[in-house]
Amino acid sequence: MLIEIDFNSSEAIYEQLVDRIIVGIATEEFHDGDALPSVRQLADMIGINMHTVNKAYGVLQQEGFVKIDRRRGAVIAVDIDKLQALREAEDILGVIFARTHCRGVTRKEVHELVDRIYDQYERKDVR
Amino acid sequence: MLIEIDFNSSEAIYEQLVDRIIVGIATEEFHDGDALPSVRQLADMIGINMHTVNKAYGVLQQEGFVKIDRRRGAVIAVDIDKLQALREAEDILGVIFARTHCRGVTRKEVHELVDRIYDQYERKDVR
DNA sequence: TCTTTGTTATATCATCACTATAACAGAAAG
DNA sequence: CTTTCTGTTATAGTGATGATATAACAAAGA
Repeated sequence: MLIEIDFNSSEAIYEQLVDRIIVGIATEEFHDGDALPSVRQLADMIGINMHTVNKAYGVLQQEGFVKIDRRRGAVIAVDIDKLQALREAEDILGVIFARTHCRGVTRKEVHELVDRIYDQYERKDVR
Repeated sequence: MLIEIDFNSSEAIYEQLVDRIIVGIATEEFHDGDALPSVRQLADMIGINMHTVNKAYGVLQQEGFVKIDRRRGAVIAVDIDKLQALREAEDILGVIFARTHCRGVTRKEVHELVDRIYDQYERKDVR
């Protein structure tokens, strides 16, 4: 479990944690049923406050990526909600692709970028 | 010039302004050389403070979407920097697509989403 | 001269991110 | 039963940020 935090980033620590763990799930570094470190453990590992980790876990629970078990702590449990995910992504991508398009990035180049990223999450030979 | 602000959003007003104007450029609502309203005008139109608009214009200048002309105010002037744009997009998209992938959204569905968004920015029949 | 432009300088207020302690109940292990 | 670990809750302080309110200035244009 390798989680690196950029303390110079303007992105909040707890958000970096959330993102990092979600990417970890996507890359199959974490699997459904796996338990994350306890809030105190992870806080000590990274060198931050317990509540910052707790907030990240709370967000992950809220967003449907983990369930909190009083005995085992935060356990990976991904809610599949394709429609919701597509709707959320659409708004954000609209703004991101407006930027790329203005800067001269073509539709084709974006498709290639999508493939490059999705290759990290699903083996090509599987489909 | 229609700019709507969601005052209930957790996204900062100046960031909403920046995003809205960039999308406006992408959809060719604004063209290179067009002048945006003065900071005071736009602030009055929206009903917000002058400095909030000023900050948005400052960010747009920093990111290379407008140039500030003391006579004409903020003028659309897009810096083309494909490589920089691709690099910036890659980081953000990595996290976004991690989310969609976890939620069961397939690579194909993402490609379709990309096409739907890019259709708003470039006419299909042009290429 | 009068108006409008961007620019700069203060000051205030609310919210947020993060930290620091502290205490509690539930569960597991000795 | 006691100890230890878990998440949970509460409270408080600090620093940064977003937004507001005034105010004043120089440059440009009518």
